[in-house]
Amino acid sequence: MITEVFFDVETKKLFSEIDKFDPADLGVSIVSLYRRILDENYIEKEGKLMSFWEADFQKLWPIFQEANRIIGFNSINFDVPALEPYTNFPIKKLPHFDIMAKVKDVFGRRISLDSISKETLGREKSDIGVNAVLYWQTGGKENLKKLQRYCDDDVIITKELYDFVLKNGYLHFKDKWNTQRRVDLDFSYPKEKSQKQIGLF
DNA sequence: TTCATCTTATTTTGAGTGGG
DNA sequence: CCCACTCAAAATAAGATGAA
Repeated sequence: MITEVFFDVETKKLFSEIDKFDPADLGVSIVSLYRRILDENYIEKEGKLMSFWEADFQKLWPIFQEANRIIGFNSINFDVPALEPYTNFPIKKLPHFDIMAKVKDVFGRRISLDSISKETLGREKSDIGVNAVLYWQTGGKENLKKLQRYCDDDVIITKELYDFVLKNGYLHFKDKWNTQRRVDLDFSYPKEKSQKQIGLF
């Protein structure tokens, strides 16, 4: 039985509003996640999309801690450090899986979620990140609803992207010369370590 | 050896880019 | 906007060569 969590964090501030570059100083307004259970053949048996405002953040920790894989986009250098001040355990030590980092490893550059989503899934992000901050700072029921919808949407895109790569072994995006590029990736879990080769002779 | 010039390295700027 | 990182272009340096 395998548990996976896809998540996305929206912040309360922009980098321009804090002193030094540290996502931990941005504050987190909302966290959306999709948690799913896979069977031993990695088939999804059940999954659920959830959102958490700050008051409910403590409900996040067990979900994260039980996950076999925590998937995000630029999560290792953004979402995780942003969330870190709210935790009382080493969240960085959990099994994070950062799709942007994987693409960067192969292609050598950081590629936006929007670009990958457009070319791979044929689907654009529903909004842009800075608006998430604007919605939070403006406040009001409507804006908070938009904020949540945006965050949820990013989680879904992340999940669909991950599943696409799992199934097809590649993804597309447009580079800065606007030509379509393809990157081959393997998102499967590492095979059980073989002990056979150890200790011969 | 030294100067002038051409070729090849090295490095250092500069510009672009992702996340919210 | 901020930081870290990458690539390209420009600026420097380092050889290499030929001739006086």
